[in-house]
Amino acid sequence: MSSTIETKCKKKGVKLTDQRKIIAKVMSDSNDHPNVDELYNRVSKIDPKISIATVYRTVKLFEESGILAKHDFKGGKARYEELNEGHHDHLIDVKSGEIIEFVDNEIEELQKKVAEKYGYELVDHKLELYGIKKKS
Amino acid sequence: MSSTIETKCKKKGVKLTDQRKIIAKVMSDSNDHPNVDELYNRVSKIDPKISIATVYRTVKLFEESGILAKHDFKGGKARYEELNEGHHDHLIDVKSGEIIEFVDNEIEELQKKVAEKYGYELVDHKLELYGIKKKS
DNA sequence: GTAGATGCAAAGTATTTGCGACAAG
DNA sequence: CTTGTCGCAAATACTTTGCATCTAC
Repeated sequence: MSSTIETKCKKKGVKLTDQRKIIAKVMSDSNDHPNVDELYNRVSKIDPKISIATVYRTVKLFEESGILAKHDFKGGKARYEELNEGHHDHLIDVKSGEIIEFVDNEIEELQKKVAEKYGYELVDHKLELYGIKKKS
Repeated sequence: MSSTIETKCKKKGVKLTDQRKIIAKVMSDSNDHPNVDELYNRVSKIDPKISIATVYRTVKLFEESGILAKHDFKGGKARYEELNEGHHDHLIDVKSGEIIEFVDNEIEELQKKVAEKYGYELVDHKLELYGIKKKS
C-alpha cells in the first residue's frame, strides 16, 4: 500500500526516489511536528545513508508541492507536518512545547472579513496560540 | 524630550548608552517593521561606529524588556516594531510585502475561548493574514 | 538515454559570543 | 569604582548549493 504522500507525488509529477519514499513514510507516521533534525534522525534509522541535504531538499520540494506544511514557531527551527484536507491552527504549550491542533470556523470567517475590509483577498494565514496549562 | 522607549528603559532599569538611545530613536521614528539589517543601516547614518552586534544585542534586550516586539514573518529575517499600548495583528500583502496593522476584538475573544476549551490560559498569540490586493 | 536526484563538503545567511577596552550609574 | 556595554572578529546554527555520480522513468 502506498502512502497518501506517494499518491500526491505521482499526481504532481514528483519523481519518487527511495529517499523520498522513506521521508514520506516517516512524515506520514509522525503525529507530531518534527523539525529537520528530528526528521533526519528518524529517517536515518531506516536508511543511514540518506544525507541531511536530501532531507532539506525533500521537505522544501514537498512544501512547494503542497504535500507538507512548514511552520516557524517560536524557537528557531522550522517544523513540518503532513498537509491533509482539514486545515487547522496550533495551540502551543509554552512550558512543555506540546502542540495541539484545533479548528475554529468562526475565527476563519472573521479573518476573511478582516482581509476584505482592507481590500484584500485572503490567500493564507497563520494563527498560533501560546498558552499555559490550567490547574484543573 | 526623551522618547517613550527611553522612559521605559529607565523604568526597567536598562542602562541608557548612546547606542541604545540612537536605536530607540530610530525605532520610534520608524512606522514600518524593520529587520536588523535595515535598522542597522538607519542607525549607521546617525552614528557609523555602531556595530551590528550591538544592534542585535539591543533589539534582543528591548524585546525581553517588553519594549519591542519581534516578528518572524515569512521570508527569514526577524522584523521589529515598537510595542505600544494597543495590541494589533498583521495583514501582509504577499505581492508587495506591505504590512497593515489591524485589531479585531472579536477574534481576540475567540482565541481566548479556544485556549480555554483545551484547558489553557492564553499568554500570547500570533495572527498573520496573507492577502492579495483586490482590483477595486 | 536523459533529466533530474543524491551525497558530500563547502558556502551562505542570520544571529550570537569571547574578549580586551571603555563608559554609565 | 564596579558592573555592564561596545566593537571587533571569530563562532554558531540552520539551510542551501556546486559538482561528480547515480537512478527513475
